[in-house]
Amino acid sequence: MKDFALELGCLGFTMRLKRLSDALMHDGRKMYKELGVDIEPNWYVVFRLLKREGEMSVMEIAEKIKLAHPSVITLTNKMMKADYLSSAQCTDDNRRRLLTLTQKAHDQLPRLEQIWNAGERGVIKALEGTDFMEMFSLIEARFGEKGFKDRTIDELNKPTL
Amino acid sequence: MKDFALELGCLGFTMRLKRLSDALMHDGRKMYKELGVDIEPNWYVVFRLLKREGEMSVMEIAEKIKLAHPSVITLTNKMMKADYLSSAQCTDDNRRRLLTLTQKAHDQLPRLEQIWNAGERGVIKALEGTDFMEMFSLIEARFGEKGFKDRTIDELNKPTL
DNA sequence: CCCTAATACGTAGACAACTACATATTTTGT
DNA sequence: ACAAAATATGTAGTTGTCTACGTATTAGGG
Repeated sequence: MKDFALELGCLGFTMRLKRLSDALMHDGRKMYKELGVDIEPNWYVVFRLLKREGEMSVMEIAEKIKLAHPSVITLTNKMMKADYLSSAQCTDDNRRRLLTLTQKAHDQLPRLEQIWNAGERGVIKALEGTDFMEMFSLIEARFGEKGFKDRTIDELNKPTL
Repeated sequence: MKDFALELGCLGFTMRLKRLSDALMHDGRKMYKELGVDIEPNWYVVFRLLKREGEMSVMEIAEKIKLAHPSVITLTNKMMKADYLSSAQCTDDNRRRLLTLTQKAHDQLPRLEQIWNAGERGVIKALEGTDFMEMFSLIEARFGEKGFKDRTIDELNKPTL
């Protein structure tokens, strides 16, 4: 069955992006299950960030990984429940909550790093021979400057020549 | 604030894909609202498909646009509720349900096509000077052949030289 | 010094995709 | 012709993201 999104030209773009990112995430989840590691896709971002930074507040993490803060709360609550993160109220500013990796997290990091490095190599091979990442950065930047909505509305308002 | 996903190399790939596709979808929803059109992102795929094909069953649509069938059911139920789709049991095969565009859908199509064409031009401009779509097709195909999970596990099992 | 504005976090609700399971109908292989 | 397999649809429950709103705390300006 031929993929209709391909026939839609650039308008199929959004749908295809979503399909690929969903597929990768589902496959990532399956991978961790198959490897017997009880972590979820995307946790690695927080692992790596906190490994480097030591401790960070919810908002700091949200800004750094560019997710809305409720998403970070959901994510980190799960990691806390799985005993990979611990949280402590900041003494200087009682609004903030500082998150750090637990001992369990540090213990598992070598194994996790091994998996992530393999994942990295796998993705590199999948992208081999292309400058996809550079190009993707460019596209991200362009949509960052002016979003899909504004681009479309601008086109709609152009006088038909 | 610098984007940490950028520092993650190819492993940030999944997260960045999801972020961009989510952003596009949210912006698309906002766009339709701003234009006063009561449709949702992704409906256009079904509109265009049924405009061409006339009538299709749930599974046919699912295969054609490569979504799981429950997703198609959810999507088309909403379109039916908004009176853009009508459904009729297939007389030859009582399991199947055939979906067609309603009169309302046909009436609104000219306006919608206008918007989608503007969207298409907007995306084309965002991708200008790149061969992003071609490259994206290649990456889709590669992950279609062998997914993230298998790629990673293969890398893990390679003997360290 | 206090009131207002800004900031940090949290909760609630919406949404789109998925898998897994259930049900109904048709097809197929003796 | 009937039982078993395949197919079409539907339902339930999970996930990860978002916006919008609420609450608590801190910072700043007269």
